[in-house]
Amino acid sequence: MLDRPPPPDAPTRILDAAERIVQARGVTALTLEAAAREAGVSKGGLLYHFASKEALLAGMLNRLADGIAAEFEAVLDAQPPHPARTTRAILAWTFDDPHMVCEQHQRAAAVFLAAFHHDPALLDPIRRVFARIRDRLRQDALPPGHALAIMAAGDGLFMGRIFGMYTMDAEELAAMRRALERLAQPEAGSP
Amino acid sequence: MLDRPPPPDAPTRILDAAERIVQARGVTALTLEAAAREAGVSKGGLLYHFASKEALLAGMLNRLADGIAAEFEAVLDAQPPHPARTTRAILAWTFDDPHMVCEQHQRAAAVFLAAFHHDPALLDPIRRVFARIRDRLRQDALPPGHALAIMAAGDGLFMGRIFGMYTMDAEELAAMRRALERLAQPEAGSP
DNA sequence: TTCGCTATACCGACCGGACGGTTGACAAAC
DNA sequence: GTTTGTCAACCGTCCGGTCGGTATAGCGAA
Repeated sequence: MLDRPPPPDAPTRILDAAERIVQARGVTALTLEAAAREAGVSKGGLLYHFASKEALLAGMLNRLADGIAAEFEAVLDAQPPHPARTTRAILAWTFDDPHMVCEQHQRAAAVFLAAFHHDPALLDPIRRVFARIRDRLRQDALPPGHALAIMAAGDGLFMGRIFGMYTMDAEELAAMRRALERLAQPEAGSP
Repeated sequence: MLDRPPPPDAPTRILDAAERIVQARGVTALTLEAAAREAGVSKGGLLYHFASKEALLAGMLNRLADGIAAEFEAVLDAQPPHPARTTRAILAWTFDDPHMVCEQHQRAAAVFLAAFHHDPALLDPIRRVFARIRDRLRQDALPPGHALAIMAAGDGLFMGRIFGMYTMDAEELAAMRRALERLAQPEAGSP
């Protein structure tokens, strides 16, 4: 029998609550009081664990960065060890279903924007995660620029989705993927 | 002799001031009082022209959307009437110098985020501009998905720049451009 | 066992300041 | 004399952060 997971500790509950608020009601709705109430603690209780709003946001961002890194690692591990493995992981990460629809990513985006709104420097943990991915991307044996172009397209798609800029049907999405996959062919660069 | 342009009217001055504030000191610094002071009017004076903060933001967004549309139109007109003209305009828009470094785009990004922060629906004018560009992109005689992939990559690059996620040198940028230009070849899709 | 002492975790009233918006007045233009 | 544009004072609200206090648990000494 599976005993259900133990109830999370207070800091975790608070971070969860803060994420939920940002996702559901926007950046402006994230106040210390609201987060405390949603987490089932008092404002004083929240401030005991996170000494300021900035500390709360930093906590959210650190957890988010860890989550992104772990998620990408999982996608990468699932890729066959072909050449351009990292690049293919980016493609899978961008286009494979769970990632594109997952409500968790809406939440991530909301947290990201909330942090940027408060202080752009809070994004540093995320920056490090993506810098690391980019470094590995550069080591894929592809013509220079191809992997980066694929990553940029993935980012653009993601951002367009966050901001509600894109409305593409599945067919267009699939066509985009095929186009980018051509760039992921190791021999694609030599005319 | 060129007589200098006449001093802008109050609404224009106010919009300019609001943009300057958002760009220089972030979204949080954009208060009615600050915008009024920066524009050289009183708070009451500002509220005479923009009845609420939301109205002010809507004014900023509308102007921004018009600016973006005009800018893209200019880039498009400068393209030779080759096939895939719109797609090539996107490439030029993304990679050609003035666009990439222009301080005006930092300002645009700041306004964009400020509006999204207050109410995502304010982005509708911008959405319409990009939807129109996307429609034209679809009419470029390219294999399906290629033009969209190029646009997504441009957006990703732009967003990465806004959020400080990318640090690419000129060489990598040029390589990316070459990679994307391969996708803009009309015959590129048929193996 | 029990008495003090301390550390941990949490509470909620309160303060100071900032912000969006209102109001009433006023002066120039028409 | 009405309209247009502008002003300064003011109000109510909300929010981040402080602070004094409480409950619980652990622990060494008497």
